[in-house]
Amino acid sequence: MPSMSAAERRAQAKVEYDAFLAGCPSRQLLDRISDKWVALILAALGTDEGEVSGALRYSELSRRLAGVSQKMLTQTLRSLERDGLVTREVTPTVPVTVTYALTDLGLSLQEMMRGIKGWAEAHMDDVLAHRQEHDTRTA
Amino acid sequence: MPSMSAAERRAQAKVEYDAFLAGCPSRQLLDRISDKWVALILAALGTDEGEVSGALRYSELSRRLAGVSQKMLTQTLRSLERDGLVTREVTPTVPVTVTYALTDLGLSLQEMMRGIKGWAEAHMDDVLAHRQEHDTRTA
DNA sequence: CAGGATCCCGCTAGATACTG
DNA sequence: CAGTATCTAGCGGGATCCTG
Repeated sequence: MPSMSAAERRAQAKVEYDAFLAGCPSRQLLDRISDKWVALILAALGTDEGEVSGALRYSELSRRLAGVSQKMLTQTLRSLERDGLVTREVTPTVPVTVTYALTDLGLSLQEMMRGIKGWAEAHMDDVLAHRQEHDTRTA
Repeated sequence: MPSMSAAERRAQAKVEYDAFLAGCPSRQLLDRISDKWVALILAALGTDEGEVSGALRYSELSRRLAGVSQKMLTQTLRSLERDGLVTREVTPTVPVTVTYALTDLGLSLQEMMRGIKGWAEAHMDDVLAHRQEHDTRTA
């Protein structure tokens, strides 16, 4: 369908999309992926040490993302699937088996999401220290 | 593949925090920074091409982040300041001048946030295409 | 100019119950 | 197992008005 190369599309996209603009579609996309569950799901999927495929079953995902409700997990997964970031594969065993995996697109975002998650964990102490200092100073 | 990535080394160094756990402080921190306004504010602050200091005034920020309400902008800035990601400097001119700038901590996060924002803009077309294909297939 | 304070609506997350 | 359906409470977030 597109008679344009990927590079050309990217070049066009650079001028067409700007998340600083309220009406821009990329603003909505940014809003979608700026979600803790998105970050955690993407971080959980994909290959960890030792694993070959990063595919996970629904129950396994809900176990890893401690505290997520079924609703939010399903909802987030559906939206990620719709946006082409994850694939949903149903194996008609009984009971049914559903596995989720990252697409190439999802994989490209996963790296950043793991970076964010890693940042939060790595700088937690700094942030905690800043908060205490800030709170006592303004107390 | 390198024997150990930077993320893996960080994870090893800080085993105490794990955002996958519901009660972990880093989960709350992840939730905080997983916010579209945080992403946009951090992306807006910091040096652009040509600029020396990335400091911005309140009004300039609200102009760049089209569609943000005063409440959310102030609220987000306060929380970022409390967490030590931005500094708030009041110059007692009349009328008063308030400028916001990134701390070193904020700067380290900014790079990732710009990455996320850039990703959203760069892959908008892919996502849009996936959505259409998905919607027509499930129609 | 850079907010603080207040009111209030919407929607979304969470809990619960049910199903193929 | 992997969801769907429904209901509700809570709060995120916008609109508005006010101030140093």
